[in-house]
Amino acid sequence: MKIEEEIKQNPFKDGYTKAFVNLLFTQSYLVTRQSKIFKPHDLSPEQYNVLRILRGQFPNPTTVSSIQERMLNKMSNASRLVEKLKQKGMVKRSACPKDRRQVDIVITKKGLELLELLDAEVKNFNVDTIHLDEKEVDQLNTLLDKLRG
Amino acid sequence: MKIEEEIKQNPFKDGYTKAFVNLLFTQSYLVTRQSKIFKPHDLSPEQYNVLRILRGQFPNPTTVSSIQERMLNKMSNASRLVEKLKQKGMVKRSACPKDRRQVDIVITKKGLELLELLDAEVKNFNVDTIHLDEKEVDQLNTLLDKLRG
DNA sequence: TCCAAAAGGTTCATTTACCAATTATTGATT
DNA sequence: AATCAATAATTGGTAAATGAACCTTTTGGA
Repeated sequence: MKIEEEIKQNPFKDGYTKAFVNLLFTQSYLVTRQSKIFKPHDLSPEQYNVLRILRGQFPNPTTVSSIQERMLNKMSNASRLVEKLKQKGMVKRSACPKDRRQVDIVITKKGLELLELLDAEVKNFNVDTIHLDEKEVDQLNTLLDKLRG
Repeated sequence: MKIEEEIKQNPFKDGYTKAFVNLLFTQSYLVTRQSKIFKPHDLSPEQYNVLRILRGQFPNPTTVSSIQERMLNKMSNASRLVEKLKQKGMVKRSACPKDRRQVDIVITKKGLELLELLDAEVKNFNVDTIHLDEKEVDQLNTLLDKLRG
């Protein structure tokens, strides 16, 4: 459905403003739906994101600031998200021997198993929810990459 | 820049997952930057959004659930955002005579003036920040509308 | 007419986002 | 070697997101 109908608004003055709102709306649309996958596992979308980042580096450790770089948001949160995940036994935290300011984070077996369990579900969700064919998805990715300059 | 480089990740397994992450990343990219416009006016991006919705209906009142429908998120927040805006004198709230469960919200002169002040800034921001030409922006809008089915 | 269910809002509790300030460590400069 | 700026991470405070519980009013049957 067109974004104007979706949010019951008058036509946008210009395509740029419309694209902005459209992006916000679509992002919320997707996250809201996807988070239902994680709910039964007591995982927030952001915690899931952190776990994926850690798996990407596994078995090497990742520092908090390195997680932050790969995340979408702010530093202070990476710290707290890691803490939450540690409480759930999904990650291990240890002082970095090279630089004692840093903290090495590694995903645990439990974390890896949970991710694996979610992989198929998430993949299916994405394909089912994103009503675009392969070619259109590529177009979208190209446009988004270009958008950010 | 390509999203994989941006978040320093290995190539995505499929375009759908990539599009998902790309959308999240781009949304955060835009909101973070745009919110700097509102900061000096003590306005959050969501409060700005509510004000715009109210202006769209002005001079008619809008109910909380009607705001909610046009927003991206949840009901309980629309209620609180309206409260914040009322404290700042940007909106007026009154019992709806037709249905006393409902609450009529109207944007005030002060709110309208603030929006007007921001209009030019926001428009310029959008055009400057979204590095796409008119045609590409239209393409993006079409893809996003289709994505949501 | 009366009562149960539904609808509109608000409030609570928990989690997260964000900014600023703080602690600890490292590196560089003199 | 002593000092000082920069870096890594945590913490505190405030705003916001979210789901659930709750109150009030309305609606729609029996």
